[in-house]
Amino acid sequence: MTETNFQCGLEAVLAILGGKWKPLVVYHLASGPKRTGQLRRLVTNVSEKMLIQHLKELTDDGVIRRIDFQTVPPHVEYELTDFGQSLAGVLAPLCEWGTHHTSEVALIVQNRSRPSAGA
Amino acid sequence: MTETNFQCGLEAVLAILGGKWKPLVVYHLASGPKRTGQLRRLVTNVSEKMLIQHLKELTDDGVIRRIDFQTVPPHVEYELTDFGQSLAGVLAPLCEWGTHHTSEVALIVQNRSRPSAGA
DNA sequence: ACCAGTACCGACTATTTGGTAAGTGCCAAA
DNA sequence: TTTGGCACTTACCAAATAGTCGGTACTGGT
Repeated sequence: MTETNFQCGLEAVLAILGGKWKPLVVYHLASGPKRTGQLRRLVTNVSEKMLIQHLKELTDDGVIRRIDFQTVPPHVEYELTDFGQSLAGVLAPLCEWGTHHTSEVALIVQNRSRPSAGA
Repeated sequence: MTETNFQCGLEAVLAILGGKWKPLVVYHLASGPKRTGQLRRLVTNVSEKMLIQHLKELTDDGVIRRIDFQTVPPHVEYELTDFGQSLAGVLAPLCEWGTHHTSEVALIVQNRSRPSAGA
């Protein structure tokens, strides 16, 4: 049945950006096309495998576009599609909120005992 | 080292809402306090364990507040804190985007071969 | 010739996350 | 008295997610 019933738009967004680094990739691509190596350096801590995997998924999902320059030492760039750009636009408020509350969130994360992403 | 260095606000948001059902919980709580059982019915498909676990984490993180009525058949409600409300407010645009692009996203998700959340 | 860099693949492993199923203590309705 | 609901816990298990390491095919610098 491939249950594609989103209760609230949120789920649709998560269906697309549900990957540890995907929002970051979209964010960095919002400022223009980048090549793979550039993204790898921009999105710190991402492993090459995950970057490429997410890049492929985002490409499949029509969020970004892969541009292969067909040169012999490979040169590939990624850029947002229109769809991706609309998504990036909506991501901006989130980003702002995060920026405004960075220290608050940092404190929260530091003070938790849960063995989550703050390891 | 507890690396709490967010490159972009996005990461801060994800640090708080990084759980399969957390955005949904915040979303549902945006329309007023709810009791546990209510949330369980509202957030369809969530298991009791995950709901309560997320509820606890969100409480720890100061996003929601737990109100225990101290009655004998337990009665507990959850409501957003101010912090949680500001977060919910920023979630709204995301939600809207998702709503506007629901069918588009549904198509995308259905057409992918990846063994992700669309199972 | 040798090493580094480009973009990417694939096997293997580890960690995180989510889910099932059972149980607790107490009360109310059947 | 049995059943069911409330909020919640625990133990165990499965799946998704992420990470490491090594390899490809080719070029450019030294």
